Amino acid sequence: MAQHALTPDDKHARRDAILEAALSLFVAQSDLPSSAQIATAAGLAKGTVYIYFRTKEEIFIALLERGVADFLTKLEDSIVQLKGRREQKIAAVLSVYVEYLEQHRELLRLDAMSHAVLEKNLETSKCLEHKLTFITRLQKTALVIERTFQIEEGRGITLLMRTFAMTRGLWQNYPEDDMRPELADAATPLYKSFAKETHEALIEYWHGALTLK
Amino acid sequence: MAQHALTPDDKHARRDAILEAALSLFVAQSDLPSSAQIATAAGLAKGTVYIYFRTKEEIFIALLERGVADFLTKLEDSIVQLKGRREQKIAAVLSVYVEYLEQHRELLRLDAMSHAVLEKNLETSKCLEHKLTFITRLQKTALVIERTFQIEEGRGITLLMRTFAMTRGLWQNYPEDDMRPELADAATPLYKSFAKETHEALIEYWHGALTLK
Amino acid sequence: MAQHALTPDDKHARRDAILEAALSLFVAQSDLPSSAQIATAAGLAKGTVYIYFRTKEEIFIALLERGVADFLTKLEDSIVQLKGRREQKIAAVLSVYVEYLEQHRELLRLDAMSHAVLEKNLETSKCLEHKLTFITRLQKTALVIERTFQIEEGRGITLLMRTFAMTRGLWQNYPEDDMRPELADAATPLYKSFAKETHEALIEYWHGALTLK
Amino acid sequence: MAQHALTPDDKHARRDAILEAALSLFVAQSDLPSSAQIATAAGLAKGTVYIYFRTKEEIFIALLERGVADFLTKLEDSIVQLKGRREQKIAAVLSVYVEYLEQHRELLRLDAMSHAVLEKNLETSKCLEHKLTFITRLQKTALVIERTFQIEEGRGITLLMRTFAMTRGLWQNYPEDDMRPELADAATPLYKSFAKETHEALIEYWHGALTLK
DNA sequence: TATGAATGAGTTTTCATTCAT
DNA sequence: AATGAATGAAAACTCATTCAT
Repeated sequence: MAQHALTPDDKHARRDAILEAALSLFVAQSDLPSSAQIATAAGLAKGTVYIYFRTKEEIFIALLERGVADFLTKLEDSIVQLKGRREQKIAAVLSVYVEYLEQHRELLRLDAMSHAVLEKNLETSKCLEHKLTFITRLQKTALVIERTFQIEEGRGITLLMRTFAMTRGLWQNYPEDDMRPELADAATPLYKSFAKETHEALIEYWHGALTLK
Repeated sequence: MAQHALTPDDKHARRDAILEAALSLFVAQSDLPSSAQIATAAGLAKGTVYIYFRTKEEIFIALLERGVADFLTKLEDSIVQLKGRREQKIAAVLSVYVEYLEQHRELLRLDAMSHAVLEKNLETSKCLEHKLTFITRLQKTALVIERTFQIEEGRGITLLMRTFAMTRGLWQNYPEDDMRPELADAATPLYKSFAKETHEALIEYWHGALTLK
Repeated sequence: MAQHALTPDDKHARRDAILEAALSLFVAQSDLPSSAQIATAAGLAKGTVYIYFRTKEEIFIALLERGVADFLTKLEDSIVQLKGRREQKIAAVLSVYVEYLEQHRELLRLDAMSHAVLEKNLETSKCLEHKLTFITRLQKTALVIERTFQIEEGRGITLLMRTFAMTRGLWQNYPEDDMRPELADAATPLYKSFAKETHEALIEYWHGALTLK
Repeated sequence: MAQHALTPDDKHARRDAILEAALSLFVAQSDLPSSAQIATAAGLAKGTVYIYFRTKEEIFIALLERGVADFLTKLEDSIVQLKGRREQKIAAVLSVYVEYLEQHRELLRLDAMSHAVLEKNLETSKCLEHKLTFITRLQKTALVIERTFQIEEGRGITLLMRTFAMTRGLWQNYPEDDMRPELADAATPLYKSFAKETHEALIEYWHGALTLK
């Protein structure tokens, strides 16, 4: 029997252990791990997982939020260090953006899952909360962007949301790269690789968005 | 017992009846109808459905292909009638584009499903076939676009694919408009409506794509 | 469309074609062929098969009866040619018996099927008829045996039935020789091969049956 | 909700309860009970059954093993108490043997099922394990027999296996006594009853097997 | 007779979640 | 808090047989 987690810190650590277990399983396999798998991987009993998360979906939503937060933080960090002219800065930030996603394919998979599967089984309130959390976090990054690229107030969040939309939409042409290579190949003649395609598309989009008055 | 469909025409009609049944159920409910539901709605026995489609997934893939074909045809029809300057023509075609999707929300839901659920249960070969069919059909529209907007050869398909990507990506912020209105509202403060948001985003994207040399 | 079988001879030939098709499929695969398979293999439509046989089971019962008749005929033929002392004649007839079965493994598989599966789905009257047919045919062979081995009247049929019983019972230790070799191997240490084991066991049994007054 | 079985003893009891439920259903009806039936009869939910057995087939294999073990134990017990001359002892042990089976017809039905149905749906490894368990258990009885009847070492197991084979083979002429009396009657003129027929046949066989050097 | 479209019965197993301990 | 036993909903597909043509 795992030790009782009595202090808040202990509890937090246990929650994290569950998240880590879920993440590594998710990365390793093509479908959502079962709650039993997660429990085992976290060294806990099934029931214990449900003390820390109300549903399996919440685990993955939490994972997604953690992932997004990390992503945006890294993005902000890189943005504030940008040098050069606007075009160069844009190309640079989009490179960082795409590279991060390339390194963290699970993030886009999680995002896709979150729309397709998770939200279906998630109570509406939790769903709203998640969306709100997301938007709120995004605002911060939007601010950084607005400042860096001298975009008018309120446009940053739109730009970001649409950037994500494009990314997500393109991703769905490549979702199974790892899992079913044959399918990935089917797309190749047209769109090279996810990273390259996305970078190009976003360059176009940002160009348009920042040019159009 | 339903009448035997002996001639090829009869068979085609029966196949269509199944598709219609599946579609109307899909429109009416938030998840994929069961094969039993489809059969009943089509006035057939369960087994009969499997004479016309090998798996349930194939039904929905067929529905998606039919929907996309219709969409692209309408789009082409409207494009060839465009008048005016390039900017005006772009705005006009995107209006048609967005309006069609607004009227056929099931199309985007089907598309989302096709990535999330259908492909998972579809044999790889059928999946490839579907992707190929899609690309091939798209090429035709791409050609029309290239001609109308005087875009260099080969760029039309890319433009279209990215346009779809953006649309799909934005859609996933609104997927349940009909089903869970509360969730739709959560987004409202930021992005008005799917139609408006998509139109704007695509105007930006096309502007960028066609401006950037 | 296959030619209409109008004359009794034609009909008989068609019936035979179905049996042949069923047999060769049965030999080639580990489970009972489906009626669709049989129809196709016989070059007929599904419905046509049901003109000649009321159920799929009847096909295999007919096959079994045909097989048994052939088997017993061959056996009788060999018996009447036996020479030598009783022990030698017994050993010889049992050799023929076992060798035939070794060459026609489908016969024992059919027999096993007939008990396990066929009779379950066969109407009682057909079942009785089959049993009666079997017994009747057996009587004839029994007579030959009684004469050849100078066994008292009425004992031949019992001897035969018990001989079959032993064979059938031993067979069930080897039913999948062809299909699942691993399982066959499991038995090897104890009972060599079906043929050898059966021959030995039957020598013992006949010895006992003919010795005991 | 059924009480949680926490201790190993409780768990064992629950497993047994499932076996008992399965057995009484099997005795009462002509085909294998569904897993739902078993669960209900055991006062459990469907899912619970699958905690104790991985597949439905395993339940019946377990039942068969339990039945065989009990059978052989009883048989050994009676053997060691035999008195008298060899012939008398043989007749006596075969009487016990046949009577037991007469009282436990489900055992032969289970055996028949195990060949016909269970093994088909059982993974090969489980199948092998079952065969091994059976042989191993049999060896013990074989030893007792070898000692009692002064049979040379190694012959006991063969004798037993052939005895079973004969029994099984004869049984298949009577499998449905309880279920379809008409069919049982068909055989009557020839072989009296299963018990009588089997006893006689085995007397003959044992006589032969023990006489023949 | 021949066809082949139409029928519909039939069932195991998984797994998220709960709850007794 | 931790455990893990108990729960029970949920659904695609096959295939023997029938019947309209």
